[in-house]
Amino acid sequence: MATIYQVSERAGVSLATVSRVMNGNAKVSETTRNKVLAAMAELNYRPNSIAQSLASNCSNSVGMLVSEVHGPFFGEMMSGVENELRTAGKHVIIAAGHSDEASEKEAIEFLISRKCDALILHVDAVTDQYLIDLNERTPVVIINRTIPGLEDHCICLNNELGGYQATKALLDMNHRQIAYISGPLWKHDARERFEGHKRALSEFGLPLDEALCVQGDFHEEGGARAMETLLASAKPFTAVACANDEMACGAMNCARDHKLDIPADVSVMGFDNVIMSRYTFPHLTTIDYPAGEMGRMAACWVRRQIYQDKQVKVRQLFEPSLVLRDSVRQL
Amino acid sequence: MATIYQVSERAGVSLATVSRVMNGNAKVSETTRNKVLAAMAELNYRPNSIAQSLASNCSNSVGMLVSEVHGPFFGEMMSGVENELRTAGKHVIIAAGHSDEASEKEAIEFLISRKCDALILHVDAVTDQYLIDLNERTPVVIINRTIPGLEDHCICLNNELGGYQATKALLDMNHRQIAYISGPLWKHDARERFEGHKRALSEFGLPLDEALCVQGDFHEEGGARAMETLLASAKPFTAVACANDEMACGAMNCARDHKLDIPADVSVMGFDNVIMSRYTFPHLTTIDYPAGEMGRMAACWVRRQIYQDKQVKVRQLFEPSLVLRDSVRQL
DNA sequence: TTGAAAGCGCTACCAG
DNA sequence: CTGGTAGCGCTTTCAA
Repeated sequence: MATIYQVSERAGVSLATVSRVMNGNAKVSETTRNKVLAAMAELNYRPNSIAQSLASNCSNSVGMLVSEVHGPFFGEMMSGVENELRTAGKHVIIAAGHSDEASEKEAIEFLISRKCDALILHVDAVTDQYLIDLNERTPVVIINRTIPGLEDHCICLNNELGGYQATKALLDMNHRQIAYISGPLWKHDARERFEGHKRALSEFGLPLDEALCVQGDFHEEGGARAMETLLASAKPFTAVACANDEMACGAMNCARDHKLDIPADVSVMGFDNVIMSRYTFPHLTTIDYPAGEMGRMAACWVRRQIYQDKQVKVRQLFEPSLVLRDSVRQL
Repeated sequence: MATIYQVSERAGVSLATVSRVMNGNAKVSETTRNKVLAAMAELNYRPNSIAQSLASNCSNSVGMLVSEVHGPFFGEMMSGVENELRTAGKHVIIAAGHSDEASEKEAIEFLISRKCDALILHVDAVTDQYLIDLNERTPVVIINRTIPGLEDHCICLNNELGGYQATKALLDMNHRQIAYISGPLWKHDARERFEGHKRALSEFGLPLDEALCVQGDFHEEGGARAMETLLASAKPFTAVACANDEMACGAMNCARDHKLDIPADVSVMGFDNVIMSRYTFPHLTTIDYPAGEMGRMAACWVRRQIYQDKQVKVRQLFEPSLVLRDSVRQL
């Protein structure tokens, strides 16, 4: 592997000059630059990015922490990040936090030890204060969470609005007895979506019926269990809004096990619009969460703020939107 | 940020000694080691991994190339890799190849420029020879493909067997008119699965009916289109085996659009057992592909061969297995 | 067991 | 516009 030194020798210039043509910032005469370029080509020279990082104190890598590496939701998000960052010549190091405070912190330390220039985080368990302190050590951009005092580092979806849209859609279709399967309420997004549900209800002058609200876990099994609870309670309902698509799938399966037809007997509303929601039967009516685009925006934020690429524009706030399919019917 | 130099000063030892206690290979007296450890703790010292990499010529990072970052299949695989490697203190850099030769090569060059110690590849488009040459530059481990001459670098599923198992299961349930929706036949795994299908057929003394075989694209839409073609051809069939779950979903949706009941009118068999297959209706009968475990094994291979961790055991060959659910019925 | 010192390959500052 | 050179923070001989 050729080094910058050999290139400089071959081109008959100094090592510094080679560095200049590589980085293209300082002025180099056309002739010199051509000599260098030729030497590089002849030697098939590739700069050593580790050495560059050490010397420049910039690793050109950004860390990304997601709850789980698998799962359609995070896949879209990582995909957006990877795409955007690689075109900028940066690389992304991924790690999983598993929605657990200790794991999340450990993963973050790991990423920091790798000298990431910035961290893109989708975290549930760590506190706001921790993130604020963390940002003093390494720049962070946070997806799906608003941190007071760090607002300009957050890429958010209006979860409350999404929750509202979901239930509003049900209400507009004349459902009045609407059950709700929430996510774990210690998670911000789960709480916000639930708030939206309540707002829609109250807008229609309906009280929140505690008996029709059950907490799930954002997973299929939890959705199924929640539906089981709902069905067992004997409280009638014509529709159930779920805080994410996975739980909606679980709920649909459970309902079917109880010989209920969807949407004839019960309408089901999801949230996230993960790819899977198009595969279910019936196709899931849900709220679109532009995860890929939000991941891309997090990457753009990094390009702009950290790598000083002022060309790229960043959008921080995203709006959810209703996706009508077949799992909800008009009453 | 404290450097090794400051630690050595504070501990009253040489810089080399600090390095020794960090790496724990050379002998250091108990007292000296404790002094150093104390100094490290007081200064909250973290080694600079970039400098370590430059000096040791080992980046402690491994590149991973998948076809798509999103998608349940690769998610499982990356998840397995990430888990295993992070516990070993290595980090994984991900990139997407999009099943396109130019993109795959570009992504590989990108990973190499990042000085990855090894590359874990799930590639479709590049040639065997390219991979053999590549391995001379950087050690590679290849998932889901057998490269002659590089067998010990391959982590494989017996795709042919899977294809056989799928069709065999259908035959065992007395299906005799079995359609087949293959993947793109330029892809190795698609071809192997198709071979398995043919073997099962011939084992039952059945000829391959070309009119019942259509090539898909491994995506939902392709599966739906293929089913459309099959239905239009007016050739009767009681079951369709699909080369992956996504196409099976597409096929099921298409069949349903044609007012066909699954499995009453037509049985559908998938392949991969991605998470989604549990969410479909009816639940998809499929062939399990242990993608997560195979990813983990690729990581183990790297730990063992590259990082010399002879503790970890590597398994290179995996067998698919039938997962019976509801989309196939006994005739 | 410990220390001194020579790099690893590159950037960036200072002169000229 | 170009060259010289001092690091970046660590690993790894070589001697002691």
